[in-house]
Amino acid sequence: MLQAPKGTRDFFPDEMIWRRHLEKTWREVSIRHGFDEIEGPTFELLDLYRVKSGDEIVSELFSFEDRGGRQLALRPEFTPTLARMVVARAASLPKPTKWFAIPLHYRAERPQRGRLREFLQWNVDMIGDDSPAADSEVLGVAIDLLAELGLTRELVRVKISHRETVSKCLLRLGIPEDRLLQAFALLDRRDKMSPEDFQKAAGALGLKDDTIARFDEIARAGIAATASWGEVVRSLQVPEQDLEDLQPIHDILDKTGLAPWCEYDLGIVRGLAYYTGTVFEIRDAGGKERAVCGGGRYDRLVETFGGPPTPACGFGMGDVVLSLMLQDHRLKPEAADIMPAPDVFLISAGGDDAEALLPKLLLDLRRAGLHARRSYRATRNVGKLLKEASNTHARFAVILGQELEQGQLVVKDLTAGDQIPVDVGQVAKLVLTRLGRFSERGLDAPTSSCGM
RNA sequence: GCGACCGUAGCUCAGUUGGUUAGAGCACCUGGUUGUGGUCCAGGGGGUCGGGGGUUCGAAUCCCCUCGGUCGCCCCA
Repeated sequence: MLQAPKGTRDFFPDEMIWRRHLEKTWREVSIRHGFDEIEGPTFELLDLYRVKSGDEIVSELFSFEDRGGRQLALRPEFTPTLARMVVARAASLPKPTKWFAIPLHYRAERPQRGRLREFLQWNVDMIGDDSPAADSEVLGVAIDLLAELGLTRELVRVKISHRETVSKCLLRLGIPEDRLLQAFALLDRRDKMSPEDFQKAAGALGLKDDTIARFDEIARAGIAATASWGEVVRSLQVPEQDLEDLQPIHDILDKTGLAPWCEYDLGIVRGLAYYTGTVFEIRDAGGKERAVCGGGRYDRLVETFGGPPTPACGFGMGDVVLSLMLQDHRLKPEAADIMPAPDVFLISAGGDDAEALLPKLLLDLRRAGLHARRSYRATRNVGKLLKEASNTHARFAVILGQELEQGQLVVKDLTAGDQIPVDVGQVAKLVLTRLGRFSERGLDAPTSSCGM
Protein backbone atom coordinates (compact mmCIF):
# COMPACT_ATOMS: atom_id res chain seq x y z
CA MET A 1 0.00 0.00 0.00
CA LEU A 2 1.14 3.52 -0.73
CA GLN A 3 2.07 5.41 2.37
CA ALA A 4 2.14 9.10 3.14
CA PRO A 5 5.71 10.39 2.95
CA LYS A 6 7.80 10.21 6.09
CA GLY A 7 7.01 12.91 8.61
CA THR A 8 3.74 14.00 7.00
CA ARG A 9 0.18 13.62 8.24
CA ASP A 10 -3.18 12.85 6.70
CA PHE A 11 -5.94 14.96 8.14
CA PHE A 12 -9.06 12.84 8.46
CA PRO A 13 -12.16 14.67 9.71
CA ASP A 14 -11.27 14.25 13.39
CA GLU A 15 -7.78 15.67 12.87
CA MET A 16 -8.91 18.30 10.40
CA ILE A 17 -11.48 19.77 12.75
CA TRP A 18 -8.79 20.13 15.41
CA ARG A 19 -6.49 21.81 12.91
CA ARG A 20 -9.22 24.26 11.92
CA HIS A 21 -10.08 24.86 15.56
CA LEU A 22 -6.45 25.63 16.35
CA GLU A 23 -6.08 27.90 13.33
CA LYS A 24 -9.28 29.69 14.30
CA THR A 25 -8.00 30.25 17.83
CA TRP A 26 -4.63 31.48 16.57
CA ARG A 27 -6.40 33.84 14.18
CA GLU A 28 -8.86 35.20 16.71
CA VAL A 29 -6.17 35.87 19.31
CA SER A 30 -3.95 37.56 16.70
CA ILE A 31 -6.74 39.79 15.49
CA ARG A 32 -7.87 40.92 18.91
CA HIS A 33 -4.26 41.87 19.67
CA GLY A 34 -4.32 44.05 16.58
CA PHE A 35 -2.35 41.95 14.08
CA ASP A 36 -3.18 41.61 10.38
CA GLU A 37 -2.91 38.28 8.58
CA ILE A 38 -0.43 37.78 5.74
CA GLU A 39 0.75 34.83 3.69
CA GLY A 40 3.66 34.22 1.36
CA PRO A 41 4.74 31.58 -1.14
CA THR A 42 5.20 27.99 -0.03
CA PHE A 43 8.62 27.95 -1.71
CA GLU A 44 11.28 30.59 -2.07
CA LEU A 45 14.63 31.02 -3.78
CA LEU A 46 17.12 28.87 -1.94
CA ASP A 47 19.38 31.91 -1.51
CA LEU A 48 16.80 33.53 0.76
CA TYR A 49 17.65 30.92 3.39
CA ARG A 50 21.36 30.79 2.56
CA VAL A 51 21.79 34.50 3.23
CA LYS A 52 20.41 34.14 6.69
CA SER A 53 21.64 30.81 7.89
CA GLY A 54 24.57 29.78 5.75
CA ASP A 55 25.19 26.74 3.58
CA GLU A 56 24.88 24.06 6.22
CA ILE A 57 21.15 24.80 6.44
CA VAL A 58 20.66 23.47 2.93
CA SER A 59 20.80 19.86 4.08
CA GLU A 60 17.80 20.52 6.32
CA LEU A 61 15.74 21.88 3.46
CA PHE A 62 13.59 20.32 0.79
CA SER A 63 15.20 21.98 -2.19
CA PHE A 64 14.78 21.52 -5.91
CA GLU A 65 15.53 23.12 -9.24
CA ASP A 66 12.92 24.44 -11.63
CA ARG A 67 13.14 24.01 -15.37
CA GLY A 68 14.94 27.30 -15.70
CA GLY A 69 17.70 26.09 -13.41
CA ARG A 70 16.61 28.22 -10.42
CA GLN A 71 17.43 26.77 -7.01
CA LEU A 72 14.29 26.73 -4.87
CA ALA A 73 13.35 25.43 -1.43
CA LEU A 74 10.14 24.72 0.45
CA ARG A 75 9.99 27.21 3.30
CA PRO A 76 11.45 25.86 6.55
CA GLU A 77 10.35 28.99 8.42
CA PHE A 78 8.46 32.14 7.70
CA THR A 79 10.72 34.91 8.98
CA PRO A 80 12.83 35.27 5.79
CA THR A 81 9.65 35.60 3.74
CA LEU A 82 8.37 38.14 6.22
CA ALA A 83 11.61 40.11 6.02
CA ARG A 84 11.43 40.04 2.23
CA MET A 85 7.85 41.31 2.33
CA VAL A 86 8.86 44.07 4.72
CA VAL A 87 11.68 45.14 2.41
CA ALA A 88 9.29 45.19 -0.55
CA ARG A 89 7.01 47.71 1.14
CA ALA A 90 9.44 49.24 3.61
CA ALA A 91 8.80 52.82 2.57
CA SER A 92 5.05 52.69 3.06
CA LEU A 93 4.58 50.48 6.10
CA PRO A 94 3.15 52.02 9.25
CA LYS A 95 5.19 51.88 12.42
CA PRO A 96 4.77 49.57 14.03
CA THR A 97 3.58 47.04 11.49
CA LYS A 98 1.90 44.08 13.17
CA TRP A 99 1.52 40.93 11.09
CA PHE A 100 0.69 37.31 11.71
CA ALA A 101 0.62 34.22 9.50
CA ILE A 102 -0.38 30.56 9.82
CA PRO A 103 1.69 28.84 7.14
CA LEU A 104 2.73 25.26 6.54
CA HIS A 105 6.47 24.68 6.87
CA TYR A 106 8.79 21.95 5.62
CA ARG A 107 12.00 20.64 7.09
CA ALA A 108 13.97 17.65 5.82
CA GLU A 109 14.96 16.36 9.22
CA ARG A 110 14.35 13.08 10.97
CA PRO A 111 10.86 13.05 12.49
CA GLN A 112 10.61 12.47 16.23
CA ARG A 113 8.39 13.50 19.09
CA GLY A 114 7.15 17.01 18.44
CA ARG A 115 8.95 17.28 15.10
CA LEU A 116 7.54 16.47 11.70
CA ARG A 117 8.59 17.28 8.15
CA GLU A 118 5.43 19.23 7.44
CA PHE A 119 3.81 21.30 10.15
CA LEU A 120 1.87 24.45 10.86
CA GLN A 121 3.52 27.31 12.61
CA TRP A 122 1.81 30.43 13.83
CA ASN A 123 4.02 33.47 13.31
CA VAL A 124 3.45 36.79 15.06
CA ASP A 125 5.73 39.72 14.33
CA MET A 126 5.94 43.36 15.23
CA ILE A 127 8.09 45.42 12.87
CA GLY A 128 9.45 48.92 13.34
CA ASP A 129 9.29 49.20 17.12
CA ASP A 130 12.48 48.73 19.11
CA SER A 131 10.97 49.25 22.56
CA PRO A 132 10.68 46.62 25.28
CA ALA A 133 6.96 47.36 25.11
CA ALA A 134 6.93 45.67 21.71
CA ASP A 135 8.72 42.65 23.17
CA SER A 136 6.12 42.37 25.87
CA GLU A 137 3.22 42.93 23.49
CA VAL A 138 4.39 40.01 21.39
CA LEU A 139 4.92 37.89 24.49
CA GLY A 140 1.42 38.81 25.59
CA VAL A 141 -0.06 37.40 22.39
CA ALA A 142 1.66 34.05 22.90
CA ILE A 143 0.61 33.85 26.53
CA ASP A 144 -2.96 34.86 25.74
CA LEU A 145 -3.18 32.08 23.16
CA LEU A 146 -1.99 29.48 25.66
CA ALA A 147 -4.47 30.73 28.23
CA GLU A 148 -7.23 30.64 25.62
CA LEU A 149 -6.57 26.93 25.13
CA GLY A 150 -6.70 26.26 28.85
CA LEU A 151 -3.01 26.28 29.73
CA THR A 152 -2.09 28.08 32.93
CA ARG A 153 1.03 29.68 34.31
CA GLU A 154 1.50 26.58 36.45
CA LEU A 155 1.59 24.40 33.34
CA VAL A 156 3.96 26.43 31.15
CA ARG A 157 7.15 28.42 31.60
CA VAL A 158 7.99 31.47 29.56
CA LYS A 159 11.77 31.59 29.67
CA ILE A 160 13.28 34.92 28.80
CA SER A 161 16.82 35.91 28.10
CA HIS A 162 18.69 38.70 26.37
CA ARG A 163 21.54 38.25 23.94
CA GLU A 164 23.34 41.39 25.05
CA THR A 165 23.06 40.51 28.71
CA VAL A 166 24.39 37.03 28.13
CA SER A 167 27.26 38.43 26.03
CA LYS A 168 28.24 40.85 28.76
CA CYS A 169 28.19 38.14 31.41
CA LEU A 170 30.30 35.84 29.26
CA LEU A 171 32.81 38.57 28.44
CA ARG A 172 33.18 39.38 32.10
CA LEU A 173 33.89 35.71 32.79
CA GLY A 174 36.81 36.05 30.44
CA ILE A 175 35.48 34.47 27.27
CA PRO A 176 37.15 36.11 24.30
CA GLU A 177 34.81 38.06 22.07
CA ASP A 178 35.56 35.84 19.09
CA ARG A 179 34.45 32.79 21.05
CA LEU A 180 31.08 34.21 22.09
CA LEU A 181 29.16 32.32 19.43
CA GLN A 182 30.71 29.05 20.54
CA ALA A 183 29.81 29.87 24.13
CA PHE A 184 26.21 30.47 23.06
CA ALA A 185 26.18 27.09 21.37
CA LEU A 186 27.52 25.49 24.52
CA LEU A 187 24.85 27.16 26.64
CA ASP A 188 22.20 25.91 24.28
CA ARG A 189 23.38 22.33 24.57
CA ARG A 190 24.23 22.24 28.24
CA ASP A 191 21.31 20.01 29.20
CA LYS A 192 22.31 17.36 26.69
CA MET A 193 25.86 17.06 27.94
CA SER A 194 27.40 15.28 30.88
CA PRO A 195 29.00 17.61 33.45
CA GLU A 196 32.39 16.29 32.38
CA ASP A 197 31.83 17.05 28.71
CA PHE A 198 30.48 20.45 29.63
CA GLN A 199 33.60 21.20 31.65
CA LYS A 200 35.82 20.00 28.87
CA ALA A 201 34.05 22.14 26.29
CA ALA A 202 34.05 25.17 28.56
CA GLY A 203 37.74 24.69 29.18
CA ALA A 204 38.31 24.63 25.43
CA LEU A 205 36.79 28.11 25.29
CA GLY A 206 39.54 29.34 27.56
CA LEU A 207 37.63 29.21 30.83
CA LYS A 208 39.33 28.40 34.09
CA ASP A 209 37.82 25.94 36.53
CA ASP A 210 36.28 28.49 38.86
CA THR A 211 34.78 30.47 36.00
CA ILE A 212 33.39 27.29 34.48
CA ALA A 213 31.41 26.86 37.66
CA ARG A 214 30.09 30.45 37.35
CA PHE A 215 29.28 29.91 33.68
CA ASP A 216 27.28 26.83 34.59
CA GLU A 217 25.59 28.65 37.45
CA ILE A 218 24.47 31.53 35.24
CA ALA A 219 23.27 29.14 32.59
CA ARG A 220 21.09 27.24 35.01
CA ALA A 221 19.71 30.08 37.06
CA GLY A 222 15.97 30.35 36.63
CA ILE A 223 14.68 33.48 38.27
CA ALA A 224 11.00 34.27 38.61
CA ALA A 225 10.09 37.48 36.84
CA THR A 226 7.90 38.39 39.78
CA ALA A 227 10.99 38.98 41.88
CA SER A 228 12.05 42.57 42.51
CA TRP A 229 14.83 43.93 40.33
CA GLY A 230 17.14 43.91 43.31
CA GLU A 231 16.48 40.23 43.85
CA VAL A 232 17.16 39.48 40.18
CA VAL A 233 20.51 41.25 40.36
CA ARG A 234 21.42 39.46 43.57
CA SER A 235 20.47 36.02 42.21
CA LEU A 236 22.63 36.36 39.12
CA GLN A 237 25.56 37.76 41.07
CA VAL A 238 26.76 39.90 38.21
CA PRO A 239 27.38 43.67 38.20
CA GLU A 240 24.12 45.49 37.70
CA GLN A 241 25.53 47.40 34.72
CA ASP A 242 25.79 44.10 32.83
CA LEU A 243 22.04 43.66 33.23
CA GLU A 244 21.04 47.03 31.82
CA ASP A 245 19.30 45.44 28.83
CA LEU A 246 17.22 43.16 30.98
CA GLN A 247 15.90 45.79 33.34
CA PRO A 248 13.45 47.50 30.92
CA ILE A 249 12.00 44.09 30.09
CA HIS A 250 11.60 43.38 33.78
CA ASP A 251 9.77 46.68 34.28
CA ILE A 252 7.31 46.14 31.46
CA LEU A 253 6.55 42.54 32.42
CA ASP A 254 5.69 43.79 35.87
CA LYS A 255 3.52 46.66 34.59
CA THR A 256 1.61 44.53 32.08
CA GLY A 257 0.97 41.72 34.54
CA LEU A 258 2.76 39.15 32.41
CA ALA A 259 5.46 38.57 35.02
CA PRO A 260 3.73 35.65 36.78
CA TRP A 261 4.06 33.60 33.57
CA CYS A 262 7.71 34.45 33.07
CA GLU A 263 11.14 33.64 34.38
CA TYR A 264 14.66 34.64 33.36
CA ASP A 265 16.94 31.96 32.07
CA LEU A 266 20.17 33.21 30.56
CA GLY A 267 20.80 29.73 29.21
CA ILE A 268 18.16 30.38 26.55
CA VAL A 269 19.90 31.42 23.38
CA ARG A 270 17.57 30.12 20.66
CA GLY A 271 20.03 28.77 18.15
CA LEU A 272 22.53 31.14 16.69
CA ALA A 273 20.78 32.61 13.73
CA TYR A 274 19.63 36.20 13.78
CA TYR A 275 18.42 37.23 17.20
CA THR A 276 19.89 40.43 18.57
CA GLY A 277 18.18 41.25 21.85
CA THR A 278 15.43 39.66 23.86
CA VAL A 279 15.02 35.97 23.20
CA PHE A 280 12.45 33.66 24.72
CA GLU A 281 10.95 30.24 24.53
CA ILE A 282 7.91 28.65 26.12
CA ARG A 283 8.10 25.17 27.50
CA ASP A 284 5.94 22.73 29.34
CA ALA A 285 6.53 23.14 33.08
CA GLY A 286 7.17 19.41 33.30
CA GLY A 287 9.97 19.81 30.79
CA LYS A 288 8.75 16.76 28.91
CA GLU A 289 8.09 18.34 25.53
CA ARG A 290 10.21 20.49 23.29
CA ALA A 291 9.74 24.24 23.28
CA VAL A 292 6.24 25.04 22.03
CA CYS A 293 7.14 28.57 21.10
CA GLY A 294 10.35 30.43 20.39
CA GLY A 295 11.10 33.96 19.41
CA GLY A 296 12.82 37.20 20.11
CA ARG A 297 14.18 40.36 18.64
CA TYR A 298 15.93 40.48 15.27
CA ASP A 299 16.83 44.11 14.68
CA ARG A 300 19.23 43.57 11.79
CA LEU A 301 17.46 41.03 9.63
CA VAL A 302 15.50 43.44 7.44
CA GLU A 303 18.71 45.34 6.76
CA THR A 304 20.47 42.09 5.86
CA PHE A 305 17.81 41.57 3.22
CA GLY A 306 18.46 44.98 1.70
CA GLY A 307 15.93 47.09 3.55
CA PRO A 308 16.37 50.12 5.78
CA PRO A 309 17.44 49.60 9.41
CA THR A 310 14.29 48.16 10.92
CA PRO A 311 13.87 46.75 14.42
CA ALA A 312 11.55 43.77 14.72
CA CYS A 313 10.54 41.03 17.09
CA GLY A 314 8.26 38.04 16.91
CA PHE A 315 7.79 34.36 17.56
CA GLY A 316 6.74 31.09 16.02
CA MET A 317 4.50 28.50 17.61
CA GLY A 318 4.17 25.07 16.04
CA ASP A 319 1.06 22.93 16.02
CA VAL A 320 2.85 19.66 16.77
CA VAL A 321 4.28 20.40 20.21
CA LEU A 322 1.26 22.52 21.13
CA SER A 323 -1.09 19.62 20.40
CA LEU A 324 1.08 17.21 22.39
CA MET A 325 1.19 19.59 25.32
CA LEU A 326 -2.58 20.04 25.33
CA GLN A 327 -2.99 16.29 25.10
CA ASP A 328 -0.62 15.78 28.05
CA HIS A 329 -2.87 17.98 30.16
CA ARG A 330 -6.13 16.63 28.71
CA LEU A 331 -6.92 20.04 27.35
CA LYS A 332 -7.25 18.95 23.74
CA PRO A 333 -10.95 18.81 22.92
CA GLU A 334 -12.59 15.69 21.52
CA ALA A 335 -13.41 15.95 17.85
CA ALA A 336 -17.12 15.48 18.57
CA ASP A 337 -17.11 18.57 20.75
CA ILE A 338 -15.72 20.87 18.09
CA MET A 339 -17.25 19.25 14.98
CA PRO A 340 -20.06 21.38 13.55
CA ALA A 341 -23.26 19.84 14.91
CA PRO A 342 -26.20 19.60 12.49
CA ASP A 343 -29.22 21.76 13.25
CA VAL A 344 -31.55 19.09 11.91
CA PHE A 345 -31.30 15.40 11.18
CA LEU A 346 -33.92 13.88 8.89
CA ILE A 347 -35.05 10.31 9.29
CA SER A 348 -37.60 8.40 7.29
CA ALA A 349 -39.79 6.11 9.32
CA GLY A 350 -42.62 5.80 6.84
CA GLY A 351 -43.33 4.41 3.42
CA ASP A 352 -42.72 5.58 -0.11
CA ASP A 353 -44.27 8.99 0.52
CA ALA A 354 -41.73 9.68 3.24
CA GLU A 355 -38.88 8.53 1.00
CA ALA A 356 -40.14 10.75 -1.77
CA LEU A 357 -40.47 13.84 0.40
CA LEU A 358 -37.20 13.56 2.27
CA PRO A 359 -34.76 14.81 -0.40
CA LYS A 360 -36.86 17.87 -1.16
CA LEU A 361 -37.36 18.74 2.49
CA LEU A 362 -33.63 18.28 3.09
CA LEU A 363 -32.80 20.71 0.29
CA ASP A 364 -35.38 23.24 1.51
CA LEU A 365 -33.94 23.18 5.01
CA ARG A 366 -30.41 23.61 3.66
CA ARG A 367 -31.50 26.52 1.49
CA ALA A 368 -33.08 28.11 4.53
CA GLY A 369 -29.58 28.20 6.00
CA LEU A 370 -29.84 25.18 8.26
CA HIS A 371 -27.12 22.59 8.64
CA ALA A 372 -29.25 19.61 7.71
CA ARG A 373 -28.24 15.98 7.41
CA ARG A 374 -30.13 12.74 6.79
CA SER A 375 -29.76 9.09 7.47
CA TYR A 376 -28.60 6.98 4.56
CA ARG A 377 -29.46 3.72 6.29
CA ALA A 378 -31.97 1.32 4.89
CA THR A 379 -33.57 0.54 8.23
CA ARG A 380 -36.89 2.07 9.28
CA ASN A 381 -36.18 1.33 12.91
CA VAL A 382 -36.81 4.70 14.53
CA GLY A 383 -34.78 3.83 17.59
CA LYS A 384 -31.68 3.16 15.52
CA LEU A 385 -32.24 6.23 13.39
CA LEU A 386 -32.64 8.45 16.43
CA LYS A 387 -29.45 6.99 17.81
CA GLU A 388 -27.69 7.94 14.63
CA ALA A 389 -29.16 11.46 14.87
CA SER A 390 -28.02 11.67 18.44
CA ASN A 391 -24.51 10.52 17.54
CA THR A 392 -24.12 13.42 15.14
CA HIS A 393 -24.97 15.79 18.02
CA ALA A 394 -27.85 17.16 15.94
CA ARG A 395 -30.12 19.55 17.81
CA PHE A 396 -33.37 18.44 16.16
CA ALA A 397 -34.55 15.24 14.56
CA VAL A 398 -37.30 15.41 11.96
CA ILE A 399 -39.24 12.18 11.65
CA LEU A 400 -41.11 11.57 8.38
CA GLY A 401 -43.71 8.95 9.17
CA GLN A 402 -47.39 8.15 9.37
CA GLU A 403 -48.29 11.76 10.16
CA LEU A 404 -47.55 12.60 6.53
CA GLU A 405 -51.09 11.43 5.78
CA GLN A 406 -52.21 14.57 7.58
CA GLY A 407 -49.45 16.61 5.92
CA GLN A 408 -47.42 16.64 9.12
CA LEU A 409 -44.17 15.36 10.46
CA VAL A 410 -42.60 15.24 13.89
CA VAL A 411 -39.86 17.58 15.06
CA LYS A 412 -38.03 16.27 18.07
CA ASP A 413 -35.68 18.37 20.18
CA LEU A 414 -32.82 15.98 20.88
CA THR A 415 -31.50 18.07 23.73
CA ALA A 416 -34.75 18.72 25.59
CA GLY A 417 -36.40 15.47 24.52
CA ASP A 418 -39.79 16.94 23.65
CA GLN A 419 -41.40 16.57 20.25
CA ILE A 420 -44.24 18.18 18.36
CA PRO A 421 -46.10 17.47 15.10
CA VAL A 422 -45.80 20.26 12.55
CA ASP A 423 -47.04 20.96 9.03
CA VAL A 424 -44.51 20.03 6.36
CA GLY A 425 -44.16 23.62 5.18
CA GLN A 426 -43.47 24.94 8.67
CA VAL A 427 -40.43 22.87 9.62
CA ALA A 428 -37.80 25.45 8.66
CA LYS A 429 -39.63 28.19 10.49
CA LEU A 430 -40.07 26.12 13.62
CA VAL A 431 -36.45 25.03 13.74
CA LEU A 432 -35.09 28.49 12.97
CA THR A 433 -37.32 29.95 15.66
CA ARG A 434 -36.25 27.41 18.24
CA LEU A 435 -32.63 28.13 17.35
CA GLY A 436 -33.23 31.86 17.70
CA ARG A 437 -32.24 32.41 14.08
CA PHE A 438 -35.64 33.13 12.60
CA SER A 439 -36.12 36.28 10.56
CA GLU A 440 -39.17 37.37 8.56
CA ARG A 441 -37.17 37.81 5.39
CA GLY A 442 -35.98 34.27 5.50
CA LEU A 443 -39.53 33.05 5.90
CA ASP A 444 -41.04 35.02 3.03
CA ALA A 445 -38.92 33.42 0.37
CA PRO A 446 -37.00 30.53 1.77
CA THR A 447 -36.00 29.10 -1.58
CA SER A 448 -35.33 32.25 -3.61
CA SER A 449 -33.53 34.20 -0.91
CA CYS A 450 -30.33 32.26 -1.22
CA GLY A 451 -29.61 34.26 -4.35
CA MET A 452 -28.01 31.53 -6.42
C1' G B 1 22.77 11.48 7.59
C1' C B 2 23.86 7.98 12.34
C1' G B 3 22.10 4.60 16.51
C1' A B 4 18.41 1.71 19.47
C1' C B 5 13.56 -0.39 19.78
C1' C B 6 9.01 -1.53 17.19
C1' G B 7 5.47 -3.04 12.80
C1' U B 8 -0.82 -8.78 13.08
C1' A B 9 -8.32 -5.82 10.84
C1' G B 10 -9.93 1.37 10.77
C1' C B 11 -8.35 1.42 16.51
C1' U B 12 -6.36 -1.48 21.02
C1' C B 13 -4.17 -6.03 21.09
C1' A B 14 -3.88 -12.01 21.48
C1' G B 15 -1.46 -15.75 18.50
C1' U B 16 2.31 -22.00 22.48
C1' U B 17 9.36 -24.57 21.43
C1' G B 18 8.10 -22.75 13.60
C1' G B 19 2.63 -26.83 12.45
C1' U B 20 -3.88 -26.98 9.09
C1' U B 21 -8.51 -22.38 6.05
C1' A B 22 -4.95 -16.04 11.55
C1' G B 23 -8.42 -14.49 16.43
C1' A B 24 -10.96 -11.08 20.30
C1' G B 25 -12.95 -6.33 21.89
C1' C B 26 -14.29 -1.59 20.00
C1' A B 27 -15.80 0.71 15.39
C1' C B 28 -18.52 -0.05 10.72
C1' C B 29 -22.77 -2.51 7.91
C1' U B 30 -27.41 -5.69 7.95
C1' G B 31 -31.50 -7.88 10.44
C1' G B 32 -34.56 -8.46 15.03
C1' U B 33 -41.16 -6.66 9.68
C1' U B 34 -44.67 -0.75 10.34
C1' G B 35 -42.51 4.51 15.60
C1' U B 36 -38.70 7.07 19.88
C1' G B 37 -32.02 7.95 21.88
C1' G B 38 -25.04 5.89 24.32
C1' U B 39 -28.74 -0.75 25.84
C1' C B 40 -29.66 -6.13 24.20
C1' C B 41 -29.62 -10.42 20.57
C1' A B 42 -28.16 -12.54 15.82
C1' G B 43 -25.41 -12.08 11.46
C1' G B 44 -21.86 -9.68 8.01
C1' G B 45 -17.82 -7.09 5.44
C1' G B 46 -12.80 -6.06 6.28
C1' G B 47 -6.03 -8.56 7.20
C1' U B 48 -0.61 -9.97 0.54
C1' C B 49 0.55 -10.69 9.35
C1' G B 50 4.39 -3.23 6.48
C1' G B 51 7.06 -4.90 1.68
C1' G B 52 10.86 -8.10 -0.75
C1' G B 53 14.25 -12.10 -0.42
C1' G B 54 16.23 -16.36 2.27
C1' U B 55 16.27 -20.91 5.72
C1' U B 56 12.61 -25.03 6.18
C1' C B 57 8.45 -30.44 4.38
C1' G B 58 6.07 -26.06 6.59
C1' A B 59 7.21 -18.92 8.52
C1' A B 60 2.95 -13.97 11.69
C1' U B 61 7.02 -16.72 14.41
C1' C B 62 14.06 -17.64 12.52
C1' C B 63 17.88 -14.70 9.19
C1' C B 64 19.02 -10.56 5.60
C1' C B 65 17.46 -6.19 2.97
C1' U B 66 13.93 -2.35 2.48
C1' C B 67 9.84 1.01 3.86
C1' G B 68 7.41 3.25 7.87
C1' G B 69 6.77 4.44 13.29
C1' U B 70 8.85 5.65 18.17
C1' C B 71 13.00 7.51 21.08
C1' G B 72 17.79 9.68 20.98
C1' C B 73 22.29 12.08 18.10
C1' C B 74 23.15 16.10 14.36
C1' C B 75 20.03 20.32 13.84
C1' C B 76 16.23 23.11 16.01
C1' A B 77 15.43 28.72 11.94
